[in-house]
Amino acid sequence: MIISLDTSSSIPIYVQLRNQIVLGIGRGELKPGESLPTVRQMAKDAGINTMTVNKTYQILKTEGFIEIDRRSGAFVSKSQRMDKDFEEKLESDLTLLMAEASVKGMDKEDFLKLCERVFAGLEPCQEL
Amino acid sequence: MIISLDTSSSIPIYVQLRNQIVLGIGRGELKPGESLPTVRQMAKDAGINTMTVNKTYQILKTEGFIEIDRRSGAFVSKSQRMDKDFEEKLESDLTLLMAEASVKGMDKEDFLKLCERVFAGLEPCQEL
Amino acid sequence: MIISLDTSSSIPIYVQLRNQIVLGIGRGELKPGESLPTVRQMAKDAGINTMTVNKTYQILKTEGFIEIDRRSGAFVSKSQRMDKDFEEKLESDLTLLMAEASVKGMDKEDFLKLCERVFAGLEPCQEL
Amino acid sequence: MIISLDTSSSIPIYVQLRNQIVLGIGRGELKPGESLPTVRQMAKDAGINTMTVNKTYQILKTEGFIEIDRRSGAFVSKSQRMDKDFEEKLESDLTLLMAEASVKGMDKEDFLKLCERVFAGLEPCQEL
DNA sequence: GTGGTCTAGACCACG
DNA sequence: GTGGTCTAGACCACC
Repeated sequence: MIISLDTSSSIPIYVQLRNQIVLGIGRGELKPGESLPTVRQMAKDAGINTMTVNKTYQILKTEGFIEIDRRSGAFVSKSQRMDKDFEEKLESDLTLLMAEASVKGMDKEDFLKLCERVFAGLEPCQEL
Repeated sequence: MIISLDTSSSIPIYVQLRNQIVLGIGRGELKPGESLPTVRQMAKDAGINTMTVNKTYQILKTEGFIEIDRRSGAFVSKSQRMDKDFEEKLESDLTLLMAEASVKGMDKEDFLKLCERVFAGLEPCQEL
Repeated sequence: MIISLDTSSSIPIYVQLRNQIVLGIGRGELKPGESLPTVRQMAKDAGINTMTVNKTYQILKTEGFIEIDRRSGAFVSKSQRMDKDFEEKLESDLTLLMAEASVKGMDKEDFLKLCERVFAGLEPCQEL
Repeated sequence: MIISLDTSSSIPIYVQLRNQIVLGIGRGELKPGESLPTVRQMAKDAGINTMTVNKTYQILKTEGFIEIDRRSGAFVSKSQRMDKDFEEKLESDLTLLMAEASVKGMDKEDFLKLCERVFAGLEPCQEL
């Protein structure tokens, strides 16, 4: 998968990398059980420091998206489960997003259509 | 409207404040044309620095949510319009959110139901 | 409070530091609401790197022992609560410890006496 | 006895294995004088490297939990005795555990009750 | 081979 | 002032 980072962005690199990997999993480019590049390899590919990659991997591990095996490195978790914290985060993020959209003139129908469109962009690579 | 900030959160205070105000507008607690507290008043009420409030107001202005009149202070914009930048931000934020949800096992139906539910929580206070 | 680290130990410095701080709180040397040294100060005092201290503080924050305020730095949490994860960790650690003690010939009475003695060593500095 | 290891845990495999064996002895599943599987057999059963098992056995030997006879392999020590090092380790581990528990709101009574409960879970399999 | 830890020092974001 | 991020490069622990 292709990683594109913007080092001049105000979003920390480790967050950008985290998001890109989550998107990769969401799009099905990274399948459950599939290995991620080693910390060193990813650092080299992305042109960043190993500690930055390490931090990203630790976060993804904490969030349950990946597991890290001492022997073979990191791989996408096989069984993902939505925990309560994540559910709350999802709802509050979505609430903010919908408030912004609504203020900017989108009604419910528009928003749901947008959701459909975004989902369609995710779908072709995997079965949901 | 009530502002609740968590100074020991990792989310910067000015972002929390910005989000709370956007939510307030989205919920109809702050109506178009309605005045916001002065920078000093808001700072006093929320127990934060005036610079922080000032930063928040500038951001809200840049995003088009409020207008700032030298004489009468800040007020909620009367005509909000979705510009291209905002549309892109919305779509990319939504994509990430849906990717996370999908990886954690939510399917499209679940997500759309969640959207309906969140919208219902926003609606009673205003007409969309 | 006095921090003593053993850089030649196999226990990572950030873990040693974490343990010392938890002990300090447990002994009442650090009271709820009391400030911890800044990251830089602690690093200087302990003769270690700021990032190492930062890591320790992040862990203590995650574990709920301290809170980090953007404005004034880190301080001991005022309301500590035992969550489920911690309860499980406590029980499994204790199980291992008691198994070891039992194999080495301690019976229940001996162990409970040891507990009393250790608690007495913690107590004089605070009210439990 | 059943050994369950988590290769994606942050706890080294040799430590996990060591703990499981100590627990097995503590619970009476492994009795004094009883043989442990050979290094190769254990490695095969647990799906890990022989070097890892070997390291675990050496540690258990150093700690006095097992003895290793060149001819008959490893077996649980017949006479366990608490040496000074172990006593110190036990006390310092227990101190940390009690500090954590105390900070999280457990008082002495709660802790002693927990000890009783944990001991009861160990007891049925052996005479203490 | 893998990830984990640590350092020294720089720079940025926040309030 | 505070903490947060990032780097380059070293060394260690684990398997």
